[in-house]
Amino acid sequence: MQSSGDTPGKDVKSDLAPTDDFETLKYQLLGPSLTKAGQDSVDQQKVGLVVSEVIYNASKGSKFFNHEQDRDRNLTLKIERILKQKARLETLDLSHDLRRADEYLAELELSRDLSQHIIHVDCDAFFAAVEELDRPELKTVPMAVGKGVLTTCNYVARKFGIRSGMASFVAKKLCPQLVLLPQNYEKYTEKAKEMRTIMAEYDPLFESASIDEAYLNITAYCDENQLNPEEAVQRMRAEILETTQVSVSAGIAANAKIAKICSNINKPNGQFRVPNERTAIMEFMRELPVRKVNGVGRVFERELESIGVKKCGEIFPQRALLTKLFGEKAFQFLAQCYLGLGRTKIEPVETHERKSVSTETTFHELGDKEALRAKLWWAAQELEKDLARTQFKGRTLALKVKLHTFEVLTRQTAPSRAVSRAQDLYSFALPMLAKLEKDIPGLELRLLGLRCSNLVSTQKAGINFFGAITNPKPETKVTDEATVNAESNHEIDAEEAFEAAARQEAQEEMNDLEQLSQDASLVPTTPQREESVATEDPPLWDCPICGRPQSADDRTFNEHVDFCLSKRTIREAVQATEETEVAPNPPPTRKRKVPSQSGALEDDPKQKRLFFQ
DNA sequence: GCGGATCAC
DNA sequence: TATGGTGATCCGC
Repeated sequence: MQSSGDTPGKDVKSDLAPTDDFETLKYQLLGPSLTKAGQDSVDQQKVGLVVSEVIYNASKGSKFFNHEQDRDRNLTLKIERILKQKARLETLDLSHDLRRADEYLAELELSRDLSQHIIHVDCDAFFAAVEELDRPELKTVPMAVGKGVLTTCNYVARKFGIRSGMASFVAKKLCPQLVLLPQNYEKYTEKAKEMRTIMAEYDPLFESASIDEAYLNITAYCDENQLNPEEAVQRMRAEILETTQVSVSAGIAANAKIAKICSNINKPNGQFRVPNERTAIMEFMRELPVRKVNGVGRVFERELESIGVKKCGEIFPQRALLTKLFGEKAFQFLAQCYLGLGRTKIEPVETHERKSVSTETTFHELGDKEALRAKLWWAAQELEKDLARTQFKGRTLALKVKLHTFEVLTRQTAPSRAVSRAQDLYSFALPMLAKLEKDIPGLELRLLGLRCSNLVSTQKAGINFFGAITNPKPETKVTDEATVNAESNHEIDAEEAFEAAARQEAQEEMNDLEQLSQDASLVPTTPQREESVATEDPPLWDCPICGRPQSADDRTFNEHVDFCLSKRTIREAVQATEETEVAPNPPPTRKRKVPSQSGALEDDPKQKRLFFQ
């Protein structure tokens, strides 16, 4: 964290940066928070060395540590390959690559837009700050929120080297008197809502980047109120502090990328601006460590450092090599970093399109097949809830596991139809788990999760974000009738079920076509149809564990499955599942339309963070 | 299209 | 004793 007395934008390289193999591992173990924010004052750097030692010793010998060590070794090997490649490239004629790079830079320069005032607002130690409102006595003692791993800590705790993302037992070693509070997400969401109300006054189309961060375009506000951007932001921050009692920091710049960097410079309760002038921006970037840029993590930082790029200004001399060393996207990203370019388009998060829904959970190491199935069933139920909440089904289902060694594996499958219900999720996921068990003898897991992607909306008609009324489908009525029918008739009529399934396939095909014709830039999620799952399922559901039909009532069904899991009928279930033929009907290959992305001026090429409420 | 890896919060 | 959950993107194959 930067104290307000430091020189903004002129952070020197942290003394924590690695120098040899042990150092790189220690650096890795520090976690993203300590390495990203940087230890800017001399005092903090000294603390950092001690912290590094404590974390190292606390972790040494654990499976987590060994895994980190493996990763660190692999990265070191990768860097060796990068350096070898660099040496080889430098013996060649690079004039072509150089010209290409310069052409791209020139092209980017033409796109530079200095007309907008973009700000990034970031709450100071948000969760901790909200907790302190309820318990003011906590303001003066080291305190953190989260168990197992800390999500936030207050500024008192940070003096001890405690950071978000840190294991709580490590934090306790650094500071035994640390007060740990459980998360209260509803409370934070409520407070965040208060803050958004105020931000909306400054930009009604502001963009929530996460629960405690937002981007605003205040160009219009400044014009209308005859204020310069700094005054406007002062006013907004004061207003937020006044009404919510939570302080925020802000960055002001010509684009989102720089604004984001700036919001960290005078944290907490401060703001910083880079003027909308090319030379000021270039100077600011020249001395800025690449690690400060959103999208450059610990790995990329080390890779860049190995070729002599620590600051954004050092990107330029290497421009001819970057594509071949790191790929086209990385080159484009770095080119934007060098020039200080970023996106100026700020839009409500509701206009973004969700691409996946997932759930995962960590537990004590587990090798027992039955217990793993219970976890899988639990995950399936959780995902069902989340899919219902977000109103999606998935055409692709992925299983994620973390071995006891911390190694992560994923396996995915494309079910014959979009899935959303727990027993479907379970049925399609179980073969993947069974195969892993077969391929990895003595499989022991510490995490298991499920993810749906290739989403299909099940959203009902309503009013979308722009106030346009979206049409319900006439077919809705038909499916409703079928639903009623199915519910009133407990006999399974195979023919009727078949027809219903056929109708649904046809409907989905229609929806696909409709969706392709929609303007995805205006309609965030195209309503498709009423839930018609009942038409494709008989009133009795087959228990995924024992295979016997059970009441389709959700609660009764789930109770049965839980009971069944406890009855050790797993072996038969695995066999049944392995023998069960996964319906071979290929899903439609058409994809949903994705909002066009220029790619040239994305805030961050690797990701677009969304916040869904 | 799949699986691994990286990144952010 | 002990190191999270959700979502996104990129790369190599």
